[in-house]
Amino acid sequence: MASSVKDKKTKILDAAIKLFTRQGYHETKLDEVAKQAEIAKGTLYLYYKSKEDLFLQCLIDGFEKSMVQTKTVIESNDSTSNRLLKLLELQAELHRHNGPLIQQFIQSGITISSTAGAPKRFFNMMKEKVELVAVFFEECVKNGEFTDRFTPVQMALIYHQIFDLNLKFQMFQAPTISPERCSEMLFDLFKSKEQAKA
Amino acid sequence: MASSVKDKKTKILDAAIKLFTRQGYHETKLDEVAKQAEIAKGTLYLYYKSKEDLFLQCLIDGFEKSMVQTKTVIESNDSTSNRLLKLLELQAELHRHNGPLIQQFIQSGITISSTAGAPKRFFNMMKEKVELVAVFFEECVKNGEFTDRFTPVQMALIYHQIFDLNLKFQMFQAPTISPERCSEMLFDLFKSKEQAKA
Amino acid sequence: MASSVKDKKTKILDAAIKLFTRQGYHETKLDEVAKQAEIAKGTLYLYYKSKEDLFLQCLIDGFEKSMVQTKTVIESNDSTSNRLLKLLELQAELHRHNGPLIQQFIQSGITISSTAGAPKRFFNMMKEKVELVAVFFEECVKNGEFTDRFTPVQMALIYHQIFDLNLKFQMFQAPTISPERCSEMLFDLFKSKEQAKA
Amino acid sequence: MASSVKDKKTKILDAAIKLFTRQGYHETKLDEVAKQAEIAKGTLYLYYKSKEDLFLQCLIDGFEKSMVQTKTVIESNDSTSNRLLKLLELQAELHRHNGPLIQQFIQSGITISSTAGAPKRFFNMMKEKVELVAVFFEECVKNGEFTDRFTPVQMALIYHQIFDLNLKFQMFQAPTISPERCSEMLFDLFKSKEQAKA
DNA sequence: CATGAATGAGGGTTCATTCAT
DNA sequence: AATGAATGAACCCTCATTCAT
Repeated sequence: MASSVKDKKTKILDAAIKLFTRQGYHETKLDEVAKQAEIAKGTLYLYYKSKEDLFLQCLIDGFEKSMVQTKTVIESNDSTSNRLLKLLELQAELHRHNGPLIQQFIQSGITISSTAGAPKRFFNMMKEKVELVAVFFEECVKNGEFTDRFTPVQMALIYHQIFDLNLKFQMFQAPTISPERCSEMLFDLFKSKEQAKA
Repeated sequence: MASSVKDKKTKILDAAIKLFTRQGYHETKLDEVAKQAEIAKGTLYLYYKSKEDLFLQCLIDGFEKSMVQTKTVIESNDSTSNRLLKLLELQAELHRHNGPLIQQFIQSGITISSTAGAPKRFFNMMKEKVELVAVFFEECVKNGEFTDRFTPVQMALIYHQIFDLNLKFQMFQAPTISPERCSEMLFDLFKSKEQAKA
Repeated sequence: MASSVKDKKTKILDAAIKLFTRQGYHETKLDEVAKQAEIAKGTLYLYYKSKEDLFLQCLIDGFEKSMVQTKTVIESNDSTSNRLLKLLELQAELHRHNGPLIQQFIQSGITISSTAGAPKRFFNMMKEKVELVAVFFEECVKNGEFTDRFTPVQMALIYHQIFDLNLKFQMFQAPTISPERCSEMLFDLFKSKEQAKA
Repeated sequence: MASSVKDKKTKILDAAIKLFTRQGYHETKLDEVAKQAEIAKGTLYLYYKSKEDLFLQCLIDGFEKSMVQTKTVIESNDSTSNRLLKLLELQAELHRHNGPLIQQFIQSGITISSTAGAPKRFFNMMKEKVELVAVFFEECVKNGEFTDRFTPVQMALIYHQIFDLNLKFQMFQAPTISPERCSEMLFDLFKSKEQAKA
């Protein structure tokens, strides 16, 4: 029973993610979502209380997965460079799945109905994620591996931004940059002067 | 008469840019644009044939200005580093004015009605701009100043991306990076091994 | 088994009467009725074939009770004035329970879907009741106790109307009129000239 | 210009009154109202901001007319009996036009969406009217013409109720009671003992 | 018999576009 | 050229009804 419900919620969520991602919030009609999920339109409302709610759940879903995985990597006992590499791989994977939706969001979060607390909520999620990653960079700065020319939050944002770059490379059919290469670039950018001398 | 027409077109365009930028495409109603431009709603249709057309003109407007200025800088007789700095200042200025609109667009380009040739057209504009800047980097690579680890197109995209980064810094209240500093960072990233040794 | 069925029908009917009375036909959702009756929504359809049917049964239920009791009083061997008093008490009691539902109906009879024969059927019930009471007044007129300035049907309607009046008194926080007092008033209004002289 | 707007508002209002009266609030579709008013559905929203608003305006319209006329009669220099007769004629006329709508309302006022202040507002209108008429009866009581066995508010409600009675007489094809006759009945019911003796 | 998840027709509302003035 | 009232297609959401379990 529970699994059947979960299946249907997931089915709807998957359909919604797919369409919101491809077409954005406003261009996606609930008719389409229902058709894609192979259910009736009314059924959507058994699981999500409005279009906006559905959209938010799509984002929350991606974020929660990403938060959990990111936390796991950061808290693992591994060298800075290995953890950075793994984080980048993770983020790359995430971008492959959710990247465009998150992009959708950067404004959707701002522009969707101002009645609900939705945009704020989403921004808070983003913030939470950025702060989580910032903690990692802060440690790296503290133990002298990374420079203090950037604040940890800046570093966390640069880390996230790298993948937007890859998205654009794709759009312009330029070669994308592998996680390994990204890792290298970030190291070059972030390494402390002591490290640089070594 | 001609100037009056131009005035009115400009007035509408300015109003539209302001609102599209603040609120996004879908949240901006033509009623609002007309009111902001201090004209009647019907008048919009004397100058722009649809909402989508108006939106596109907003983008084209920004791009054309940016193309002209960018071209001027690139073709000026100045050192690579000075031209890069000027380009960055230009782009920073552009972002201050049109940044959010362009961001609007990154998806709008994807999501606005696919009936019209709009998205394609906009993508082509972006491409044109990227290629213009890529030419600059290509020269820099050819004359040995910049590395060939990146393709010119990649460089052009990184150059553009830097400002998205600053936008995000603002959102997260991290300090933004000055054009001078950006210029430095790009130099560090792009400089050839020969340069690096020097 | 039969009693269990009756119990469930009654349970549903009671729930429905309660909600239709409080909220009216359209504002009452079958979800609520099911919840109030502590059964599943689908079960409603085992006992009543549609929402409209359920509503009608609510009315019929009240009417049947009222018809039986009214008939009993009218056919009892008692003085006119006592019977009138008892009728009024009965009607007062009925109004306390079903009044609002009946009011609901005055229009519902007109406004509920015209496809079914529902309104007509309800009107016929009302008519039956009115005619039953009219018979009582007719006798009173015939034996000279009541005036013939009103037709028996008019008298029956005035008799029914008195309670609507009390409902309105309540709404406006004016004191209500007791059955005894109503009885008096009706007597004053209906008594024949012969009676008046006496 | 103003008259054209007023004409259209009136046209819509008339159509709405007609349909709300015949079919009730929920059974009346805005499609129908638009068709009846010979305008497009969207046009409704230029003049009324929602269905509920339209419905309320229908009621307010009737009430305002009725308030003005009632006030005029009450404040005229005429005998009590003449003024009562005129009030009854007025009310009869009003009922012919708005009666059923007002009936619609007695519950609609209670059951329509509880979000808006609509029902309260309507009840207040009714109250205002009842109190206006109550003032008239209060004077009659004070100068000894009418009994004090009823409160002025009760009298006002009885006065209004008389017409509901006539509506029901019509439904049951009993003869209706003329204003003159109503006036007589009310006099009989309300006259003071002193008057009764005279 | 009983359930409640699923359905989908239907209606209120919005807003880009048109057109008579 | 300019207006803004009028239009009507399109969409989100509700809820009575059905049906597989």
